[in-house]
Amino acid sequence: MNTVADTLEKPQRADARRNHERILQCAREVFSAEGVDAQMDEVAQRAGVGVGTLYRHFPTKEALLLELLRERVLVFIDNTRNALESGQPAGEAFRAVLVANAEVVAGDAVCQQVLVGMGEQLWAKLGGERDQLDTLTAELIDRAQRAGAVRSDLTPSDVGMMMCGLCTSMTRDAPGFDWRRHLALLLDGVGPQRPQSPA
Amino acid sequence: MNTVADTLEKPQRADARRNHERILQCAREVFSAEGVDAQMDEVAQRAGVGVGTLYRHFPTKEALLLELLRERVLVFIDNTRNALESGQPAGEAFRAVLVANAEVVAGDAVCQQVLVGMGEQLWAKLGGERDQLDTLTAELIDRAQRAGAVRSDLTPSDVGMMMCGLCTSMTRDAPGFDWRRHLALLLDGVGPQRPQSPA
DNA sequence: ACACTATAGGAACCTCGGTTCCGTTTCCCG
DNA sequence: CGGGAAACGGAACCGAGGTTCCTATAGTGT
Repeated sequence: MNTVADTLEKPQRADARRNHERILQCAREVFSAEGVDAQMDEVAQRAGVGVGTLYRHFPTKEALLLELLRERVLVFIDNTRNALESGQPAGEAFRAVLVANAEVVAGDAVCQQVLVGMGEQLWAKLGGERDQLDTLTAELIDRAQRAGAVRSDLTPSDVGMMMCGLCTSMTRDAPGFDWRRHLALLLDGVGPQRPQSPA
Repeated sequence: MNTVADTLEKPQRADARRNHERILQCAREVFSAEGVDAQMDEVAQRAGVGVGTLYRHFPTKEALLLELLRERVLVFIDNTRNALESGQPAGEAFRAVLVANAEVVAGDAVCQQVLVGMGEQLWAKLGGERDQLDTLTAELIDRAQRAGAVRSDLTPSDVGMMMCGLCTSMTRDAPGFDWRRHLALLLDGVGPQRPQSPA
């Protein structure tokens, strides 16, 4: 599942490629900091480029955001794959991935907003990357469970929910809202011990 | 800390009061279902009223939303207070409140969006209700801790974070995202057992 | 019943931000 | 070096949605 760009990559003029890169990078800076509501004009300005040029490279704001989001998901995939191949104990691998991915999201307002529910249409348009991530996560959980490091009823959806929930501690800055603490609580919650729930 | 309306309540004409009620109710229906992005025109239409009238009763969209939010927070406060006075075991009271409040949020898109981070300015404008809720929650936690029903390092902020995080399972409808399951995981996580965290 | 004012109604206004359009500039190739 | 296509710049366009404003209407007190 490649990008259209990947497929029929007939690299246009030299300055075009240069601008494409530059735009992507500046867009990342702007949107990561200000979220999806940042304006196209600002991206263009930061990239030292006219809006027209911006739109020549990305037909729509959504397309630009989607591209940025896709790159992040690729990082998630990488993190997960690396952990799986690292040979470290399954429980540690599991925790390491959650922490690493959280760290990525913490620096990217777009990710946060998408995971939190607004901009869900972006997530929907991701395609294969999404499934790939799911598969790898399933493997990660499975190993951790076999090692007795996480509760046996944990599913990939559970992990997804928790990670998405974790993002709220990043988007909100109420006093005492610290996502590392939040993550710590979550990790404790998925541990192997069976709960004592009375009812 | 009363509303301006509460304070200098000089009930105007009869139809005015009627419309005020009607608008509030219809606004609740519209915004609860569609979130903060629902349009003022739609609220007016649903209430069988012109936009002008709508704006006569609420000077601004934000004011209207704030009013709706405040009412919800009052419900949270009520739930908590009732649980504290119910005489049931502290651990159960604690869980009951989280479930009850979650149930309320689950039916209100505005709450969800506010708690999740967008619309945080609304939360900030709440005033005394916020502090009141915090105080009650602290008491709730304290009792549960003394009863040995929840981990001893749990703070009101922690509960806040978790509840906010829980909202993402309501705003997102990815397959497998079920807020009741999410809440169950969280409740297990705050239990009294000390975790086995290796690192 | 009447006048007087509070209230309703809804077209029009204004701002904001994504997108388009087209004249100008820059690169590339012969 | 010159011609032509590719790329650029940014003013102008446009729809969306909150808010205003002014005329019509309908309670209310005498």
